[in-house]
Amino acid sequence: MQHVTIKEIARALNLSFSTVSRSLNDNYQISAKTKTLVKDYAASVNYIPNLAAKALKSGVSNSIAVVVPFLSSPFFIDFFEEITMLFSETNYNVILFQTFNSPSKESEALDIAIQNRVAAIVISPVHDNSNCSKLGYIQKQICPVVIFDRTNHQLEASKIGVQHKREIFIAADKLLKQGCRNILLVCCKGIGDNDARILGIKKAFFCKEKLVYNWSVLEIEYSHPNEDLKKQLGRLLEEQEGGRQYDGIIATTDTLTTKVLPLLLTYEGIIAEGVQVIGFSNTVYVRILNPTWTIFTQPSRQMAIRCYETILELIRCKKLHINPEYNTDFLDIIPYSR
Amino acid sequence: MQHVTIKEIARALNLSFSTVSRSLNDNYQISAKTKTLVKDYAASVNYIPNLAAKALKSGVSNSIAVVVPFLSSPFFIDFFEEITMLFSETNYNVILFQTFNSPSKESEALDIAIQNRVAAIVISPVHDNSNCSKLGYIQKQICPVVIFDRTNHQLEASKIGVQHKREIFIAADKLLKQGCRNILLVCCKGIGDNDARILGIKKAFFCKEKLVYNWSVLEIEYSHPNEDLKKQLGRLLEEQEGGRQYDGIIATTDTLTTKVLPLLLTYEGIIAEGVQVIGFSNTVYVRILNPTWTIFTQPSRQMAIRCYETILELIRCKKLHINPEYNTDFLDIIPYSR
DNA sequence: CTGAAAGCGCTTACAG
DNA sequence: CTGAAAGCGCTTACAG
Repeated sequence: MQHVTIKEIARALNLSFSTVSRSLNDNYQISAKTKTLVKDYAASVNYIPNLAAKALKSGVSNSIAVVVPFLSSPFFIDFFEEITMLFSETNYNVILFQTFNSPSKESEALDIAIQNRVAAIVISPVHDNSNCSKLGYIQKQICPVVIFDRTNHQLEASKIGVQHKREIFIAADKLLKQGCRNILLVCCKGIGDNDARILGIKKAFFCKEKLVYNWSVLEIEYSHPNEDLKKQLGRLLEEQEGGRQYDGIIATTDTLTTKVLPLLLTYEGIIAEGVQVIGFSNTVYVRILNPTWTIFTQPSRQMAIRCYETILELIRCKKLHINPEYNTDFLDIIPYSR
Repeated sequence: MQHVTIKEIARALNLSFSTVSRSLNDNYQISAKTKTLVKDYAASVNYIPNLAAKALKSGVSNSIAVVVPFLSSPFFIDFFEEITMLFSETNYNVILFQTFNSPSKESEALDIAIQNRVAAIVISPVHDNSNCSKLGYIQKQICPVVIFDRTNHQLEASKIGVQHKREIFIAADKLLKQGCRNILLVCCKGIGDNDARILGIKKAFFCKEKLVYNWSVLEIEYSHPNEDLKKQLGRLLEEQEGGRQYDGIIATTDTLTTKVLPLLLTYEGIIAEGVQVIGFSNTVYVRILNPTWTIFTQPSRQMAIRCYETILELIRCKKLHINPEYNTDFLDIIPYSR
């Protein structure tokens, strides 16, 4: 049970703790000879530094909190995977929190993160002002905060995301150029950001003749998508005067693309034959299984990289007591990519 | 930046640190009056305990390490979600490590876990003796270890899993009773445990006449399932004398069920019309999208519950210096369930 | 029921 | 280049 400590190493090598500690931390003041002596000996006795002591002494742990709504989406999994790998190379470790879109869960997660004296927090918030004042307090008093994905959050902070208006404009525009006349935009209900998406499709239809071109929005409840879809079919039918069918569909999230779309496409009454589909998805297999679909991919890993870089920079600023600048970075979606 | 400490609370209330500390920890020696006084004041000044100090003092942190091969499978996500929720209620927090099936990544993860003085480790190991001696050392010298899912690991420890032989027997037997004659067992290559699965299907076919009944195994490489599937088609065709086609398929993992199966079913040359499918999957939507399939679900959440209980028990034993008993618990799969 | 004191394992100014 | 000493914030025997 007993762990080897710096004290014991010092005693064995007839050095002071200070020297041992400095050697292990590669302090520039120590001679190369002493360093290797200490390091070799430490390795030979299987010395394992006590991070709790380090954290207590320095006031910050080597942990980074990553707070996401849920993990059951490849977007967040990819993001988490990537950022974990990046931080592990810098000797940080990542503590993951899921909020399940509940502000109170989010608040708890932040509390625990603080208790653990995390070095920074990366968060995709529940909604656009969830825990805004707490996050502000943390950012000012405790540790850097970076907001990703849901950049519409009201906190003034460093943010990394994509422009939903722009991405939906691109998708809708592409469908129009491919000849679609009647496009259905499938969104997830209550997740926010839909306003921006709707602006995107509006823009694509700007100046298009109303009698010929048409678009609708379908907002699906994630908790029971199947039932919700059925419930809204009637409305969708009504909206299509003269039995017109949708000849273009845009599914805005991974869940909608992989799970709701296959079902939606079975409703032949409202879906035209040869319908053209653009789905946002980070699932590799979607393309293979549905070769006719166009897949737009969220740049989850690029977002992780930018978050990582931003956090390191903010931590550096904090150490040097420099006031950081808060920027919002928008990354491009990846069209047609794997 | 300054956090409120016990010392400051003590000074403000004119008490000793000891009393404050004990009050916050609900020590039985302290009067109810003092406790509420302290707790209320602590809350009012937004006191946040420093877990690093606690961990240093006690030698153990409040973290539990969960080590899994990868997260991109609903089985592990469900498990992780459940166990995180359970532990958060006991004021533990979970640090997640992904090994990506690499023994050296696994070894690193264990090292970091130890550095963080985790209270326990829950692991689904890379293969049946990956990091066996390190895990043994940890278990003996450092903290409790529980192995889940891949219970064929050689370490003598508490294990929680399912019996692959039995689950495949049940699946194959069901298909046979439904009239299937020619069953294909689709496994994932190199993940281990396939031996047990093959014993299961063998048992189901025991005493069945060879000229009438037939089974084959298809092992798919996860890294490029599509190509691998195509490569093996020739062999599958050959194995079916006289142009016989598979009328029953068992997909043994979630990835195979949700991602490989739809592709496999498109090869009409080898798949009989009206083929009966049993897929193992923790993805809720599979059933909705493929109503004719039978879905067997791994008891991921039950496994999380058992792991949680086992860990608490092992931690309790360790505190009391009792030698724990190591048992292996096998849970039943959930047939036909959501 | 409360307090004074030691110590967990480390880092880091300060001194030489 | 190395050492002696203080202290990070907490818990817990020991004493009363």
